[in-house]
Amino acid sequence: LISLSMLINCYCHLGQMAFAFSVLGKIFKSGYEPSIITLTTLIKGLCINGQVDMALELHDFLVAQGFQFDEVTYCTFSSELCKIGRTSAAIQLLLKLEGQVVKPNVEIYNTVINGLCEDGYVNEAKKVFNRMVERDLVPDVISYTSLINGYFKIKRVDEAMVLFREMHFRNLVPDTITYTSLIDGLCKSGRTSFAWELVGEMQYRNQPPNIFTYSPLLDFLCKNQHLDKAITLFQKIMDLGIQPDVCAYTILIDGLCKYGRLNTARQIFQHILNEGFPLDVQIYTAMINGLCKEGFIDEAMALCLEMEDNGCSPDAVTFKIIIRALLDKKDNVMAEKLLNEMLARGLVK
RNA sequence: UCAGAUGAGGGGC
Repeated sequence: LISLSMLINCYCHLGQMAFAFSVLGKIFKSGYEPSIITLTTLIKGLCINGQVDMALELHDFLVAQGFQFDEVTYCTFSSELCKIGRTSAAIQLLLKLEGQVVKPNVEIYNTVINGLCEDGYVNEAKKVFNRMVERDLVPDVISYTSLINGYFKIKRVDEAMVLFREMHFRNLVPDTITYTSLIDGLCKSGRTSFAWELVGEMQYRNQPPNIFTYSPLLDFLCKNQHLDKAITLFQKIMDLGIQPDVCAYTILIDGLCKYGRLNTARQIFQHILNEGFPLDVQIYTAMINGLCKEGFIDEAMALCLEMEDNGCSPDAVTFKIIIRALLDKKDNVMAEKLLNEMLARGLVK
């Protein structure tokens, strides 16, 4: 049963829900009863494949059959509902659980706190946090990190810092993700020397900085046109044995493109392309934007076709950049062609 | 030892 659950999990992550359900069928045929873990795996599979409502129906059906789900199941539902913007449904679920046998745990509260923060309702998130504390649950590092991140996103630096200090009083040890959230927030509010101090503190506290930690610092340098410093930092990251990922490359290429170093950007882009480095729509779009800005629209359109061949479809942002460039060049015919292509792909709202 | 759950960075306007 354990192996079959793992199999189901694999199918779910490959988007092969039909296969996943056929494994469930085999479990039933063999006379076994699937465990809650198996069923939760399937529920999550439905959710990540865009079928949250079907997952909810499956849940209700199984409950009617006498199955009892646990915290992990409800945490999955709550998290997935938040991810698709249905935070209020997650809140309703939370309230419902508060009056039931399976009481919400810290993880479930965390999903709602994080969901509210992502929607910008940080004060509401803080209320949920307080409500959790009133119910004798102890907030963990993730509860704090979500709130800290939320306060930074709405530019409430002071509130974020208060929470960071509060962690210490609760004997919570900020981890790499907590520090990274702080560093990102500080960089985006221009307080980079403080951010760098925290990088030092991380090393001192054995919370090693990773590529997520350095990316906001790199982004700050790029967006403020300190391109040489950015390149130096990028080299330093690699010297530390940290492999830059596609986000880090995007930050660098975008910065180089925007501030007059298109050729350097081109070279780096070509280099990672040759190496077979996995690229995504955002890095292609950054490069396309750079090309358009300097008037290389044909090259940009060629790259747009190339990304498609590499299994990476241009999205609405990619199309808008090229269309705008074409319109600036008064090539209305080609612009209209691309606009129709966007419509055909359902990229126009 | 790991069958299922929650937190961090990048592209246009």
